[in-house]
Amino acid sequence: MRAVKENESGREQPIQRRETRTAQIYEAAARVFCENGFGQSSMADVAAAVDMTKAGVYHHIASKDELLFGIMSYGMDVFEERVLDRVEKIRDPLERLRATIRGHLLLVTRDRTKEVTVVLNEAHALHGDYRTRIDRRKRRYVRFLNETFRELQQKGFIREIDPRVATFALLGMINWTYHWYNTDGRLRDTDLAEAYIDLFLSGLLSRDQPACGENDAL
Amino acid sequence: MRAVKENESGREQPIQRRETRTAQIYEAAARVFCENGFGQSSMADVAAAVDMTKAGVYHHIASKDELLFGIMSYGMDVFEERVLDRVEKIRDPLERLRATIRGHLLLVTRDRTKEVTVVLNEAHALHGDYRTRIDRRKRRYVRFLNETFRELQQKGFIREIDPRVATFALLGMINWTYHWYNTDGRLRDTDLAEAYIDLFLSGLLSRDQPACGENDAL
DNA sequence: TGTATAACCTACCGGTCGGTCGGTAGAACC
DNA sequence: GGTTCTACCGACCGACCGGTAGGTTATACA
Repeated sequence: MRAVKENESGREQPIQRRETRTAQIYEAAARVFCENGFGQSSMADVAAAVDMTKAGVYHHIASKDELLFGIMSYGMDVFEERVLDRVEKIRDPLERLRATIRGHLLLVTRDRTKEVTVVLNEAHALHGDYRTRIDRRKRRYVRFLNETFRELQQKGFIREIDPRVATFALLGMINWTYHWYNTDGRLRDTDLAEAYIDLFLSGLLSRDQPACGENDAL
Repeated sequence: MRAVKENESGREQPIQRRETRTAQIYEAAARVFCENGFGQSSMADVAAAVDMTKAGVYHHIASKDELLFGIMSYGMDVFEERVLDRVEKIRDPLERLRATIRGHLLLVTRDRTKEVTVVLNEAHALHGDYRTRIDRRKRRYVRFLNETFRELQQKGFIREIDPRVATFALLGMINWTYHWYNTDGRLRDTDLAEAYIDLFLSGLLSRDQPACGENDAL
């Protein structure tokens, strides 16, 4: 389905793309779907974005649905490889949470990952088996967050809060950023990441005791 | 465009709908667009949902775009009348913020407001003047939040945080709920509202001092 | 030089899209 | 009983949709 570099292990497909024409199509389609929405984009639009005809595009892909699924799969590949697989290994649950927020947010803000936005925005455009497969991978992340919050609670680091509430509040904060964050603006995404970590962990209110230790982030 | 009850004041159109056929069409269309996405829904789908023919529907509306705009306008009407107009009058900025979170969240979770979801989900499906007009109303809310955070900061209630960051973090938390919240689940939306207020204001971490005053919410 | 193959293209398919036309049934008014 | 108006329908339109058939070109290898 995509540029595969003959990897010896039985693992999933690697991230490496570009170079090949198929990769360019996926990338352009992600851009088009991201800007106009899947339903509002035609295959002719996609073809024009890679400077080909529709028939030329169909030489490389099977269907519009498969194209969308491919884009989302790639988005999930990137997320898992760059974020989830790495932070899962972190022992300290508080540091694990911080690294997760940082990694996830930077993935959403940085360019070249329109695929991640498509995953978030076009979930209901997928159907049947495709839908199930993407949903399963999303749920792995939700489970990971839930368990991290449970562990933090057991160790007394955080207050008694329904882990699901914390999970979805966090996902909302981070995933929503693609609606408003402007890469060219004054606010740097690395600063935003630290601000979100601080806000989510310590809340908005002033501390009664002013000195808190690590307020250098803001 | 919709059931207008001859209101004496020069204000915008009132919320009152239902009864009229046009209202039924808007309501059914909101349901259809919400479930399948605007681009993936045809006018025949909308007509079927209200048990009419396409031509019958077009007797009441001008175009598919106008229908979408009408739905979004209604969503904004409801939001402003039920939330924004009310909380704006609250003097105490902290209580104002709490009431805003509560009101906004309950609007998203409660049923019969598919229109609000469409406003959130299909923003990029609108174009030109329609887009501008909806965006302007959204921006009023963003400005209101920004200014509330600035006031809270001036009065020393909250820490030094970029108001924009706080605004969009909050909007993300709340607006994202339609992706996951299940009305029939165990988690009551009123409890969720209080949990979000608590989480956003006080953060996730345990307090150094256990007694905090108002932990009865959770 | 011959042949196989990947990478396209032009031209077209059946179907569906948003939207319209001319007409009709029924109630309202006179 | 004629006129007018609203609410609707069946039939249809041109444009565009996702997708394909079949031919052409460039490259790779023999």
